[in-house]
Amino acid sequence: MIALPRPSTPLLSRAQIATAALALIDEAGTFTLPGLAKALSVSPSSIYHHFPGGRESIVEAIRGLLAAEGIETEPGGRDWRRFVEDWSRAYREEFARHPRAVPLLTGQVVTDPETLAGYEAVARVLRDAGFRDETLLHAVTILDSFIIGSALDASAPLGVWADSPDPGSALGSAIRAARNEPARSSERSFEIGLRIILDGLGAIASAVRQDPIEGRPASAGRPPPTGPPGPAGAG
Amino acid sequence: MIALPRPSTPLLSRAQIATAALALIDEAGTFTLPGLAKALSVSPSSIYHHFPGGRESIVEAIRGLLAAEGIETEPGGRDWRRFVEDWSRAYREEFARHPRAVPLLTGQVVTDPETLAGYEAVARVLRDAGFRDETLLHAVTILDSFIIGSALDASAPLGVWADSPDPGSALGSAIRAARNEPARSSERSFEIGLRIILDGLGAIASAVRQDPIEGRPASAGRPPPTGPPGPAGAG
DNA sequence: CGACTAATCGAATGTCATTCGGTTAACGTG
DNA sequence: CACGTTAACCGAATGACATTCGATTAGTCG
Repeated sequence: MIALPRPSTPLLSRAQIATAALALIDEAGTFTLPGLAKALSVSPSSIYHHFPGGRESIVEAIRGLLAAEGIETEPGGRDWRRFVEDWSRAYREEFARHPRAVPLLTGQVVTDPETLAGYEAVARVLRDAGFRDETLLHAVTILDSFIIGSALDASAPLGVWADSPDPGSALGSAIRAARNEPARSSERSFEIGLRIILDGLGAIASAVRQDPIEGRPASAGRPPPTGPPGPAGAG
Repeated sequence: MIALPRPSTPLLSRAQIATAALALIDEAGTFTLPGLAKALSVSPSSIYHHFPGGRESIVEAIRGLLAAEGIETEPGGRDWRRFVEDWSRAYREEFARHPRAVPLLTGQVVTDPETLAGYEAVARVLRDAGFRDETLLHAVTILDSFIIGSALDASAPLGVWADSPDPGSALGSAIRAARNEPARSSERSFEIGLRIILDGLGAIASAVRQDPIEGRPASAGRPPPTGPPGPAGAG
């Protein structure tokens, strides 16, 4: 009967809600509004006052939390490669710290400003390194794809398959060999892949600087017979 | 109306259901059991007879459909690089053909046998090329991460951000430059990234062949006790 | 012909995201 | 300081969804 609306001091804030949501996901693995409300000792409808955008906007707030936690947006004195390397590692690291949040975060479009600022910072640094237009977009996309994909891998590694009954399986035995520490293995895969990609981008950057008109990927073999993509972009 | 259970000829089959589900996702962008049942002119509960595993197992069946559509598992005469390249391209291509299915597919663990057979084929080919144990797992993981990440990018490109009001944005202008054909741009990013990764793996493969003891990925390595020093025949 | 299984249905259950109207406290304005 | 406005909460209601269950009837096998 006795309603107690509008308490003297607010029970909720956006930050509290987002933090509780992330904790809930980390611990319980699920994210439901009723569950979150319960964790906050509050009614589900109250949450909508702070997040009119509903569930999706809470997920974006979580993304913001992760971005604030560790993603850098200032190059400092670092050269492009070093900055991109650090950003990539930190970005993936945030995901790896909260594996159960990853499917949630990869399932919706990024609108969080802090996260976007990270992308923008990378783009600026790459532009200063000579990347332009399409090539710049490709570089960012390749990095983004690899980071997100690695995050997904860390959240649900291929290793789930390790219990495969087939003993002669090439992949199965490789997985078994690294079964002890799947997180370590995922991280190591990421590091190796990141180095490969940065090396590759470095080669493109050199080519770009030599030939500022286009900057083609420095590799010879152009036409793959099967199903290659269209002709190279701008000329 | 009178009930009409157990029709002379079955109204449903697993294949029909999976196909209808994929079509529904492609067209409507959503996947609900009631919606699927409606599309099949059937009751939601009927679907459970064919998919006792429920919704998740239907998604796995969709994955199987995509795998059957285009993912190869036979090396034929191709060398490792060519086979891995073809497989990667086909895999990503299947995702790109069904962008709205991507979040569904990346949101749950892969159990579809056909898809797993593809991974196994890649692992076998890489093993024949000299990759072993951890290094083999890293190679597969890097490829998988990049492919899945690229698929996600194609399904929800960075370009969503193109409407950013900030005209000085480095990323924004890069995106605007490729705005006409986001799918093309995603594909091209993938092709460039794939080449970079294959080049990088190729370098590792060479190192592995020179030093069959470990085959260090051009970084500070440590000796893995597992696995006999295979002579690494392929070439 | 009879038991068993296959394939469908309708109805019910429990969960979820979201909305709405109500209630009261803080806050600003005269 | 009275009073209208807004802020912050609540309970209840709505509508969608995944899943389960029992009932119904048609094939199948002995």
